[in-house]
Amino acid sequence: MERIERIAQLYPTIIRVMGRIRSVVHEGMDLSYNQYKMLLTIYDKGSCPLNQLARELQIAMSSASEMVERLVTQGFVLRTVDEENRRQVTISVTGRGEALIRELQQGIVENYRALLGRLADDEQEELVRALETLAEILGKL
Amino acid sequence: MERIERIAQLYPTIIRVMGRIRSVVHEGMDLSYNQYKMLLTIYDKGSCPLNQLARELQIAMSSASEMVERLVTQGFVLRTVDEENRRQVTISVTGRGEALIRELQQGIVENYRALLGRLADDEQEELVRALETLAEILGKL
DNA sequence: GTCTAATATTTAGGAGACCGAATTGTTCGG
DNA sequence: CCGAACAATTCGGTCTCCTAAATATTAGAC
Repeated sequence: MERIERIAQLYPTIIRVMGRIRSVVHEGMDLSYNQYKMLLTIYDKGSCPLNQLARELQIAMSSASEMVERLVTQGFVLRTVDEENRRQVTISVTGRGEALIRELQQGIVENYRALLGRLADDEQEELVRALETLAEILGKL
Repeated sequence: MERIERIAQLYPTIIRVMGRIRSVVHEGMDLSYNQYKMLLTIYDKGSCPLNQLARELQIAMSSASEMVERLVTQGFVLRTVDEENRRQVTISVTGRGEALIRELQQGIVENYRALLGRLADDEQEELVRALETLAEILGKL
């Protein structure tokens, strides 16, 4: 089979498998994966206006606004009107949010450890290399 | 950084990038990716009772039923009551559905070609190898 | 043979993640 | 000061997914 066809064939399988693994890893956590990703993005930047957050996560502003709303409701994040430019809202992580991030980060790594522990040492090593290659090459697209 | 931590770090990035690429590839198609996947699954088995379809796609039967409903509405798929066991419904692809599959399969491969064409030859080769490694190793989990 | 338990599906109700369009509030340039 | 541009939100809609309840059908116990 031709290379491109082979990729087209492998691609959906891998997305499905990776998605399933991710949902196993995030199973029972207090935040959906998407909410966690958003929380982390805000945290990494210290604080962040909504429009930037939407751009970063590559979603529509209306979607970002909704998700922020869910995080606000749960008390993990705070909305503050920017006094320099009162049109703009700055989102920042609360203490509770930070605590959750620490907890989840740990839990997630542990779940990966439990899952990947089933693999032989050299398989783990191969996995890392494959993921790194993928990140590098796909990043160019 | 420890290996597992490195994987935990790479994993979400890759899922995100792969998801974005997939949505580019499926952009403007007449079927969402999930509906396409379902249609293909039915097609590959010739026809398929709903419960098997749900098991195959790893979704709840109610979800499968809904998705089938959408495909029926669009005329790509047919529901038939199994006369051997009238509780069971068999799903099969219509002529229109088959035509769509052919059209999409071609379009998808072409979109992958256009996208991956930006990569150098040896990068494409590396990509195939990485995807194959991934499929093999993650399949064990 | 009838009646209950199991099986297959659908329907109902609900949530999250997404979108585009319309709306509200704010600021800035003319 | 007023309209254009900008930032965010609200609104209405779709899709995917779930659990629980309702509906049919069948098989097995008695």
